[in-house]
Amino acid sequence: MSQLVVNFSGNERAIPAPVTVAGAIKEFDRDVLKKTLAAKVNGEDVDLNKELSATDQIISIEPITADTRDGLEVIRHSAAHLFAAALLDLFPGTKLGVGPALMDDPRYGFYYDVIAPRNLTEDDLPVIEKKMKAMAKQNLPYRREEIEKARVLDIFAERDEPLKRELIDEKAGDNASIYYIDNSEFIDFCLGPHVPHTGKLKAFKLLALSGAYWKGDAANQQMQRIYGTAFATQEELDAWTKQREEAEKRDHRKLGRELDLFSISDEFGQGLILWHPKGGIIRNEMERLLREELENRGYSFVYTPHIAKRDLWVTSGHEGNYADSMYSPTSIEDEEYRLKPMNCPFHIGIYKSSPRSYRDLPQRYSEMGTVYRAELSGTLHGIMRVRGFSVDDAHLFVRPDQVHAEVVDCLDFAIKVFETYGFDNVKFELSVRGDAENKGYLGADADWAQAEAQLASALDQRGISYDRIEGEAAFYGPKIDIKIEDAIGRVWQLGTIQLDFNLPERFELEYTAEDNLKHRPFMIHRALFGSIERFFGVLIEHYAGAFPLWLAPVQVAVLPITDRINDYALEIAGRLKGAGFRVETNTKSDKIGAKIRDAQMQKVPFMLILGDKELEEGKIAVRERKQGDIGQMSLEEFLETITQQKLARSL
RNA sequence: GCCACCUUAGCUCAGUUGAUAGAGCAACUGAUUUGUAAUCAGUAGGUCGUCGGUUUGAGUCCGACAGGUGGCUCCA
Repeated sequence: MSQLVVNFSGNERAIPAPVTVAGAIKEFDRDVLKKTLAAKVNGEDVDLNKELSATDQIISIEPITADTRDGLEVIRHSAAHLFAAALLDLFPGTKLGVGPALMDDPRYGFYYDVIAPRNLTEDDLPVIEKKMKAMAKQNLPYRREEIEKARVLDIFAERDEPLKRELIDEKAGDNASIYYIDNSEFIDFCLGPHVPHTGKLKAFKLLALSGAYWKGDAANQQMQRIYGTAFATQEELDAWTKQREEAEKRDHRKLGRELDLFSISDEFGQGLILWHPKGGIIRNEMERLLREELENRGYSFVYTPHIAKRDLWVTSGHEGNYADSMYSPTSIEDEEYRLKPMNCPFHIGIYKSSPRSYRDLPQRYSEMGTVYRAELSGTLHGIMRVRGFSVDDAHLFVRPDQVHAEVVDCLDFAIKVFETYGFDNVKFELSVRGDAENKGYLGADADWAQAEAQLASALDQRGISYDRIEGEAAFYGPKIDIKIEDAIGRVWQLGTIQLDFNLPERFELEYTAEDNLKHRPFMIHRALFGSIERFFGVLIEHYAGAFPLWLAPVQVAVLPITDRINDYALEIAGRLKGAGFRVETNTKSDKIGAKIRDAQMQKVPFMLILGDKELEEGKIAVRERKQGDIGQMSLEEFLETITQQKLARSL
């Protein structure tokens, strides 16, 4: 009898062959087999029902279990197939595109791009989901076959699946791996692995319907994409659903309205923000923090217009490369002007306004510069993606030998500011020029090498671990992107520190060096928030609207229990205002519970509850927004606490 | 811009098979003077997104457009 030797988690055993992977695992550990979905055999991902034939070599088998990331990926991928199978059953003639598992998108777990005989609507999703559940119950096996490419192409030609054929043609080798599910019309071109049968899929849900271009190219036809998610257990799916509801509660558009922070109205234009007084207070505090840091770090403050002559944008290259995102030109006295989509050319104008010596560098110009971009309507999203926004912009004009120190300072700046907001997890990505690729990179090789080395060494010096991404640099220079993780684990791309070999060249920037010759300065674009509107949106969601004291539009709510106390309340409020705090006094004739509820819903950090007792004793009763009642104290004591919190910008 | 869905009072939403608009909260007025998340009563508030069509009759059916939402492409 032939046999093979299997190494399973360090144990070796001879097993009669042929045997399936599942059969082999069973010889070692029946319990592990129960939660195993697929396996790695000699490092290769395979299905459990793959047959192993006799061999002299030792075969290593590692299980892929449901409780691992690899296992989840198998579940999600299999769920996408189950979806396709259900869809084919309900809508015969549906053409399939691609249907991958999504592992890094917190919103979804998989999708499938399809073209159904009629456009699917949201009402179809529950019907399809029901069919999926019915199929899951039947424990239908997923079967894999490797077939010669030409035959596979014939199969999909017969089934009239032109998109799949295109994929197979492009991706398959001599043989193509296909999957089918028993008792279903479904056949797919796919490497796997999958769960052994549909019964292993216990917790899945269809979520959303959208359009998606074939191969992600807007020039191609648009298909329908159905999003869903799947987990190993119902408990995990429930937890995910709960997390999703939590994110919805934090939606900046909802909170922006409830807390009266900003509004967007079609009357003024899509994607244009009206900052209300309370939003304005927060913005002002955000800018105050920035201003302090900019001053400390030797930046100067500049102000530039919102519009400039068209010729300027020709010189800068925006007319050539960016015109689609710019508002159309407007004319006065036969001269054309365009709204600015970026601030850089203006700062360059300031640099060029007089001759520069090497002693003058670095020049650091900062500006909260408002720019306008003609974004497609479908891309707009609340305050996060708009058509007019302000960039916390700065441009540094530096000598080559200064790049390193300037970048270190930029990194330091970013970390300090984001820490103040309570973002402890700041991620950095260094994007460099990929080798061998020709993306039309500008600038000399030596400059690139030097610039990339300086960015890397700046990151190293500041002790920052970062991801290095080859080939992601802009055509005009390498960059460091800054990303932060918010309170519920979502990652936001914000600022960037970007070297630019293009604009100094285009505008012929120079400075006179010690050798009395003209040299070209390096230019660094630097923004921490990217857009203050967007960052404000991130903050709203990060804090769930409960801004720390230093940012809160109303810092203290003074709540008298009866009308008798109103005068005392106004006196206390007056003293707080005198000390520089933002205070609202509620003298309505509501009960104290209602006043507290009001203040609580407005997420005011501190409430002062004032009744006869407080009036008599000349004290205040303090309620903190999260802790609740924290007892009586003197106004002086309270002032000391909040003054300290405010100055420290405590969270 | 493209695909799907949505649009009724400031906000959140009802409005059955077509018969001249309804609630809660908010606002305002009055009563109440209250001890840690909603006191009671009253008043006011809407060309049902816009335009057109079907119909004796449209918030309701059909069409176009606008805006919004979720995505795609793009992106701060």
